[in-house]
Amino acid sequence: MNSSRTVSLADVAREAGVSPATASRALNSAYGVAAATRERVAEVARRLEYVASPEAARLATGTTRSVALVVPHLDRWYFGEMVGGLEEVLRAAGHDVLLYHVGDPEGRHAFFEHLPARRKVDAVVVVAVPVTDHERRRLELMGVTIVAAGGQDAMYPYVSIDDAAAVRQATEHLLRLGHRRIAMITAVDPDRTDQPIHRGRTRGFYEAMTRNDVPIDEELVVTTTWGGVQAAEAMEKLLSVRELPTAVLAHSDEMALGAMRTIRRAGLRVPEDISVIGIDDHPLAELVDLTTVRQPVRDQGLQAAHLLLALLRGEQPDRAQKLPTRVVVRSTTATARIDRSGAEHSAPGITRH
Amino acid sequence: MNSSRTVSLADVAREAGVSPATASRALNSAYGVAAATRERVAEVARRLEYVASPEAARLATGTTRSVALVVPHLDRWYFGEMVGGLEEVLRAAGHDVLLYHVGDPEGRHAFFEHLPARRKVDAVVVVAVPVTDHERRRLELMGVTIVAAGGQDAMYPYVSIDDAAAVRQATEHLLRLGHRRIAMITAVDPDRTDQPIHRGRTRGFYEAMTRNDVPIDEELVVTTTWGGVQAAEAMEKLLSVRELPTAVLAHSDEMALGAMRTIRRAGLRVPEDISVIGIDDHPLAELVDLTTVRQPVRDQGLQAAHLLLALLRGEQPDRAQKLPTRVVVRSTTATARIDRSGAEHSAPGITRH
DNA sequence: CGCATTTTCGGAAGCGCTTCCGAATATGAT
DNA sequence: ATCATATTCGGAAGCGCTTCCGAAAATGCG
Repeated sequence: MNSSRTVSLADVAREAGVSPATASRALNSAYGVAAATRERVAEVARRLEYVASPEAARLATGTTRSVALVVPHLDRWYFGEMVGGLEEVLRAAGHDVLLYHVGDPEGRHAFFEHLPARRKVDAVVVVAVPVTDHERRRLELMGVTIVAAGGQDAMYPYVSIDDAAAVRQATEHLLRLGHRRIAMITAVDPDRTDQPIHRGRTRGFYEAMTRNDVPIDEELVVTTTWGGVQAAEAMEKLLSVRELPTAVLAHSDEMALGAMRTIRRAGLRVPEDISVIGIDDHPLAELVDLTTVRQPVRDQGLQAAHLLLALLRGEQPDRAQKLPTRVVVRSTTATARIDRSGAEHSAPGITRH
Repeated sequence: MNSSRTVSLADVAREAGVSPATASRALNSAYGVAAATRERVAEVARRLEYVASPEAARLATGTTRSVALVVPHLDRWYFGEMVGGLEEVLRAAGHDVLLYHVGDPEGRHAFFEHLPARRKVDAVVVVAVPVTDHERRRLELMGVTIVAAGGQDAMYPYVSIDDAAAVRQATEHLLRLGHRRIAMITAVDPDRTDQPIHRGRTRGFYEAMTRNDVPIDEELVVTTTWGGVQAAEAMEKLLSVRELPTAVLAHSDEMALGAMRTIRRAGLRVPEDISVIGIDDHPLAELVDLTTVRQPVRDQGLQAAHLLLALLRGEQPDRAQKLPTRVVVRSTTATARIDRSGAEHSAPGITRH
């Protein structure tokens, strides 16, 4: 099966009656070779099923035509979707996609210290991972183009959503439904619990509330790491508050589901007793009829890849792109039951999805 | 920042006062170089932050130290989890991981015809994608080691679960609960609707049913493509049957959720009116209290990677590995309400999760 | 039709590493 | 101390491609 040696450029050249130099030009660069010759070489190459040796080409040109994707948590929908988008356009542009998983702190440390991608890629895209200053410095050692997809690193050219706006939309949806005691389950990155990773999201909540003159009960703002079960636990804390919230806003759909489980197990109903809204529009959100604010994840991947390609071409594209989000109303949110302080607006113009 | 040229082996050699040949040996092969020299070279390399040029090494050795992962649907949990497992051990073994997404039919066709990974990898692992004979032949053109992770291709060395057993477990769980009118929502690959992709799963159902002398109503076995909404539609068909099923078994958790939505929207309750069981133990299954049969996805990835490494080392490992599954009882299954024909066993020994 | 350009193409160097082979040196046995 | 053997190391040839440079051929112009 795998009998004959793989054919080399030299083979093609010989067969086509030209020099390797010409063969190379014929196959790659458009100019400097007569149309007839080019066609002949191409024909021979096709017939011989010639496939260029990428290493040789890379060695000679010094360019790898491949990019590294640095991702934590392949297992979460958000990341898979993002990677899918990136892969699509990167591959279409003829680049190879190397995957680097930096899940836990050790893996993360290993990646930034050893830089396994060094010398192997022309660019790296960090997918929603907040890099520390030190990590950033290490990354720069690679001397390649860097872009960020998702997350909120203004450090590099990036494309993401407007986190503050997303949460504002969610909050305003609840406010419109007459809710005033709104709780929020804030997510932080487990590796970087020091700072609220989605400052933007937290800010959006405060903005929407104050803008609508609704007081914020700090007791109703709880913080935990990403993940459904963590959110479920956080929700328990919220249920132990003197006066229950009438709605809760979670930083992700998974977290919203976790919260819902706790609520139901406590004998309360969603949305009759407590409304729940998530963020993401995870594919399963539709199946469980979860109200959420949709963010275009795949699009972020696509755009980030385009941004990267532009950078690689030496262009000067917009270094920051924010994609729009919008709330998708399903059935986990409803008008507030206990209107404690005269809800001005009672859910007008809200269309069901 | 990126001022000085990257250091080459020659630089290290010069600095250490040895020839490039010796430097290379010192850094790679264990033997043929005095311990003192090796240490000196290593020291210099470290000091100069030397990183070998992979292309040069590859060109010279003819080995790439990287493997291709061929996956459809990055966006589904199953695949992300699997890839995560694969990546972990492959990377730990010093291999690079190239990602090839072959989602839709075109992408798929493009991949197998152009074989973009050709000459770029030492091995490829196909992740739960059923390859046709033609595709298999194309793949072999690459002349590399191939293993399958997940799915049911006995074509290559593989690791997966015993699909028949998994469904048998699910079916038996329902039977133990006294169900007799059990429906199944079968999944097929959208690209290959011709043949039931999970023959094993379908078989497991028939086996369990006949083994327990429970008649199968063919009307209760519906087929659709993977996905929650598809399953939701399939469920509608099941609800239009003269005599409703008392339980439904879906080929994935996503599908189970889709079915549940349809059931609920029809005004029926889960599990009081209809029990639902899925397969996978998707992380969200826990959050929605879905009964399911858990399959160790990540482990399949890990094992598949180990299998591949063994093969690459020239060993002769078991060409087929089946990982165990087990049902995880939560709250979407309950004892059958309408015991139409004297259910012998009424759920003994079932412990709640 | 002759000369200046332009186009097409081959020679050759080089990308950075590995590895075969043989020379030089060290080690051990007698 | 001497010779055989083992060990350590350098020279050099490639791996398969790209690209600079110059020669040869084709084309355009007056």
